[in-house]
Amino acid sequence: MGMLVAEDPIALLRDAGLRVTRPRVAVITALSKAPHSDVDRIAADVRAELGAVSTQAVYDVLRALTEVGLARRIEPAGSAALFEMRVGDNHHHVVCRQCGAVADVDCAHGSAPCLTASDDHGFVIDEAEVTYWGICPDCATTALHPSS
Amino acid sequence: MGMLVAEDPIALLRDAGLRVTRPRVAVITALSKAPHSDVDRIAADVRAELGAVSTQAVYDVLRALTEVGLARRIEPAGSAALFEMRVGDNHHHVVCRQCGAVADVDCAHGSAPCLTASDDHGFVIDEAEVTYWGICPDCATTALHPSS
DNA sequence: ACCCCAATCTTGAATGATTCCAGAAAGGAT
DNA sequence: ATCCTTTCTGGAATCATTCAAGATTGGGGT
Repeated sequence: MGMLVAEDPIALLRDAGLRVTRPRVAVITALSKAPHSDVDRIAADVRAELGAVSTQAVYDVLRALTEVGLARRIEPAGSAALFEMRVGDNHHHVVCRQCGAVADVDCAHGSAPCLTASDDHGFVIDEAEVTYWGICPDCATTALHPSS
Repeated sequence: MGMLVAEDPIALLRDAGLRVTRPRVAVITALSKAPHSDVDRIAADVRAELGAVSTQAVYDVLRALTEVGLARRIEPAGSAALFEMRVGDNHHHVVCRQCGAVADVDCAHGSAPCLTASDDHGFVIDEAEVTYWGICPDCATTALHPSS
């Protein structure tokens, strides 16, 4: 059966018309293993794999991946930008108010959720981004069993 | 008839248990007149009204207002924090991809739109924030009639 | 296999929004 | 009018992100 972790990063890059470089492959691999990572986390994972890589390079790679649609950038209020490889299905996210953990949520309303704004004020709308806010299981448990 | 612009800022502050200060009154007034303003815009309006007021004071006031629920802070990806006085009705926003203009959108699904996540991953969800992305009427018009 | 050039990465500094801090000023309860 | 606490001022620090200039490198062409 197909692997669950990631499609071949090299093939993804080639198909997208991007040069295949070690930093790019490593970023894709990191994002496949840990979706919703911020730049620091991705940079750390990439360096664990390759050794020294500039933070700027990680920003550049993420921008390139995002521009060709291989990655998606999300920016929940209060956190730095997060990135994921799951793309093109307009799914949404739940964010933990306490620890910032993020999980994917398929929209309950099919592929174009809530796209029907009651009054669009003349805007031509092309996307409805939904962010659910709440408390993740871990933080809920911790709240019940305080350590101190 | 009730005034459309704003409830009495002084009464709002008193009812919320906040001290009544000139910067706070001015911020509330500014937000009533121009919702979805960022800190710079609010600070400018406040200074037009009062003269010198520190930027820090504006940040402090906005934090205080937000904490007691008099104001709401939104953070569309790509822009600085925006503030509005309309609060407690879980309405949403349309954001122009080009100029950043923001307009309010009542949710089509009643008071708790999309709150039913298909799979909540064990999160206890308390809010569904919806951001519609598109092009505002002004930018659409400009695109049709380029000036150069 | 080798060249070459544009695309990419490195290093270092700049920017912008926001927060932190310590002291001065000013609400408002008594 | 007084006093204490909250709020405002001024200045610096922080964090994420971007800008810029030069060194490196992927990969198509020969």
